[in-house]
Amino acid sequence: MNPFLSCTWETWKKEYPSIQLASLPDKAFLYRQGDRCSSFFWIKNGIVKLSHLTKQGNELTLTLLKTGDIIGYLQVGDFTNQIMEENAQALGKVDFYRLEYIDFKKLITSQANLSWQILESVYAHKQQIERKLRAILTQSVEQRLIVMLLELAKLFGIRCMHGYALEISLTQQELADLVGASRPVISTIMNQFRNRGMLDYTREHICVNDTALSLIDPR
Amino acid sequence: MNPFLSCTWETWKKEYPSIQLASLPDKAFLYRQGDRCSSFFWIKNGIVKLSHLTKQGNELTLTLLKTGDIIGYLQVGDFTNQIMEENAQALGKVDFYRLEYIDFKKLITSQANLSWQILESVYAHKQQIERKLRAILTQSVEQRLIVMLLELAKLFGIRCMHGYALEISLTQQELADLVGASRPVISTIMNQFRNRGMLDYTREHICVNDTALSLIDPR
DNA sequence: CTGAGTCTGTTAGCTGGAAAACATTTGTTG
DNA sequence: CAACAAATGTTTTCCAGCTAACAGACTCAG
Repeated sequence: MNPFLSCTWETWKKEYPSIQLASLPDKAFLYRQGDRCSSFFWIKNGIVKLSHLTKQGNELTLTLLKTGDIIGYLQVGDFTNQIMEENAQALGKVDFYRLEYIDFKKLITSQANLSWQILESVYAHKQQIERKLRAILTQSVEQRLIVMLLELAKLFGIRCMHGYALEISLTQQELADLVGASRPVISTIMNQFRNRGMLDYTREHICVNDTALSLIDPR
Repeated sequence: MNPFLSCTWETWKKEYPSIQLASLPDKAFLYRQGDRCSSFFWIKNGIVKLSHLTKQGNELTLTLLKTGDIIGYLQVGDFTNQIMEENAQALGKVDFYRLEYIDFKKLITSQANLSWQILESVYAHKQQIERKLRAILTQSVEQRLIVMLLELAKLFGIRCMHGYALEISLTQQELADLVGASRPVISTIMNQFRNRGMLDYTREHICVNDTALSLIDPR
C-alpha cells in the first residue's frame, strides 16, 4: 500500500531529491486556492479537506481525503497556469509526503505499478464527485444529509454503544458545506434526526446510530 | 498525440490482442449505464456524450468528449462490481479504439509516457466536473447557460459570419441536460439571448455570436 | 464572573426554477 | 398533402431551500 516503504528512504531521497516527509497541525493548509503549487501529496496519516471558496464567500467542500489518498497531483498541460482551484486543509494533525512535479512525473513514468494505483485513485475521486453532482441535482437536502452521515460513519466512524461515533468533529456549518446546503436547514434536519433517534450529537461530537443505517437507500 | 500510431498496427495487435478499431453511428451507445463493461475507449474521431439517467427519468449530461479523449477506463478496485454509472453515447458518427481491461492495465504499466498522458486526461476531467458542481451550486441557470454556450463554441465551434457555429446539433432538451436545468427555462433564456443578438439559432443549428464572447465572466 | 466569540436553534419572507400543461411551429412519411 | 411526431415557445402554479435576523447555549480568557 505504502509506495514509499518498498525501499529505503535514502534510496528514494537520492532518486527523487524533492521528496520530503512533513506534517501540519489542525486547520493548516497544504495549499490554498489561488496558490501556484506544483507538488504532489500523499497522505501518510490524517484527514484533509478539499474545498472551494466562492465569490459570494460560501465554502463548498468537495471531499474529505484520508490516509493513503493523494492530492495536488498535476496541473494538466503546460499551457494552463498552475493555479490551484481548491484549498487543501488539514482536519486534525496530518502527516504527508510531498514531491515536486518533475520528480512526481519521473516517479510515475518509472514506477509502473504505482502509476496504476494513482490512476485508480484519481478515477475513484472523479466518480465520487460525479455522484455528488448527481445527488445535488436530484436529491433533497435531507436525503443528501443522511447519505453523507452514513458515509462519514463508514469512513471515520468508531464503534460505540449504539452506533458509530465520528472521530472528526464537524460544525454544522462544515456539514452544510459538505452537502452543499445552508446552515439553518442542516440544523433543523439534524434536530429531526435526533428526535427520531437516528443521531446523537453535541457540539463537538456526532454519533450515527444503528437505526439510521437501516435507511440506506436501496437505490 | 495518437498513441496507437507510434508503431504498426500489427505490433499492437500482437502485444494487446483485445485491441480493436470500431465505429458507431449517431446515437449509438459505447456502453450503457448499468452495463458490466471492463473496456477502455480512446476516441479516434467524433463526439461522445457521457450522461446519467436518474430514477425520476431525468437525464443529466456530465460531459462531452471529443477526439483524443478517453473513457470507460477502469472500474476501481477488484471488489466493486464493474457496473457503469453512466451512458456513453455517440453524438454523430464516432470512431474509436477499444481495449479490454487486462490489456489496458498492461499498456499502462508498460508504456510510461502513455500512462502519464492518461493520468492527465482523467485529472482534467475531474477538474472539469468539479467546476460544473461549483457552477450549479453558485450560479443561476442563465449564467450557466452562457458559460456552456461559450464552452461549446470553443470546443465545437466553426468560424462563420458573425460568430461560431456549433458543429453539433443539440436540442434544447439536450442543452438543458448539459447545464442541469429544465427545458422550459432554457427555451425562454435562449429567446432572450437571441433577442439581445447574442445568439442565432434554428432547430438544428446554433451560432454563438461574437457579441456573446464579451460576456465572459472576469471571475 | 463577565464579556466576547462561537456554535446551535428557530422563525419569517422571498424567489428561482421545477413541473405540468398546452399552443405553436417545423419536419417527416406514407 | 394530410397527419403524425418532434421540437420549441409560453404560462401558471407551487415549494424547497436560501437569506436575514435574532435568541439561546456553550466555551474560554482575563
